[in-house]
Amino acid sequence: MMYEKKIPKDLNCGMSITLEIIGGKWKPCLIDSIAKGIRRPGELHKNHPDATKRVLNLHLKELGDHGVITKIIYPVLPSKVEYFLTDFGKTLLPLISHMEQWGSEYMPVFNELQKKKLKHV
Amino acid sequence: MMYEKKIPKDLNCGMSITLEIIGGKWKPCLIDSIAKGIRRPGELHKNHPDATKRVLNLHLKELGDHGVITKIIYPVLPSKVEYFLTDFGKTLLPLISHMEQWGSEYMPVFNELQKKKLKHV
DNA sequence: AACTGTAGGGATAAAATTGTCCCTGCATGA
DNA sequence: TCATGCAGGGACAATTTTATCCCTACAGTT
Repeated sequence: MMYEKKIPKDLNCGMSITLEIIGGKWKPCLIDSIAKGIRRPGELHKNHPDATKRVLNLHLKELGDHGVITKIIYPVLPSKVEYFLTDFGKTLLPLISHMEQWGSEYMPVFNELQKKKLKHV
Repeated sequence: MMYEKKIPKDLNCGMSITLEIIGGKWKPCLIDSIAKGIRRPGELHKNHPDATKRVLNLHLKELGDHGVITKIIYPVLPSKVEYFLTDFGKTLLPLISHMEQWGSEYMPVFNELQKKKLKHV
């Protein structure tokens, strides 16, 4: 992150590693988009207009630090940048699609449940 | 959560639903433990001593609200409580084990990478 | 000269999450 | 009576994450 963490993370179980890497709000979306060939920062932002460029940059930085993506800066002006999944990053794709799929499948159940809760409040 | 959220969540993609349900720091551990038959609050706390009872309760509450677990309060004294996975909750198990597995597999890669980063800092 | 597109980031604020400390209530056993 | 085990939660603080606002730099175009 931007500053030094004060609470050490216990990265001794697999789950904590996984969530450390893809737990951010936009990270799975970014990985997915990059996998689909959307590589440039501007394009990524257009694809996720609810996220600010600021946050996307932070997340892209972390994905880079974690070895999930590579950043290529072309020495041209105006500047051009592209992100690519590393081989390591590609191993995440089945997992991400599993998570996406589970969520989609149970979205109706979940939303129905939330409606019921609201009635009781 | 404890108070009303101010930023509405866009739960329109599967991933956001999934992370909403299992994204909390201790939720996957709790689900895993409960699946393994560790059902009582005290036991769960002993299994995850780094989490406070307070936080575990909060997460258990949310898992209940999301329909992942059921809470059974036995009318005895001293009080006895047990949590069970719902059928819905059980559908999470393959996903959780997938996440756990991915993380375990790449833990060495990840930790190696973090060490390298530290040298450069 | 002013404006556009492209990429990036500082400063700060808001929101969300997690942690700390301490209290309740009840029954049992010492 | 006092301490212990069990379940739970209020009040508050610290930490982490995300959002808002505004700035830089550069080249080409109008």
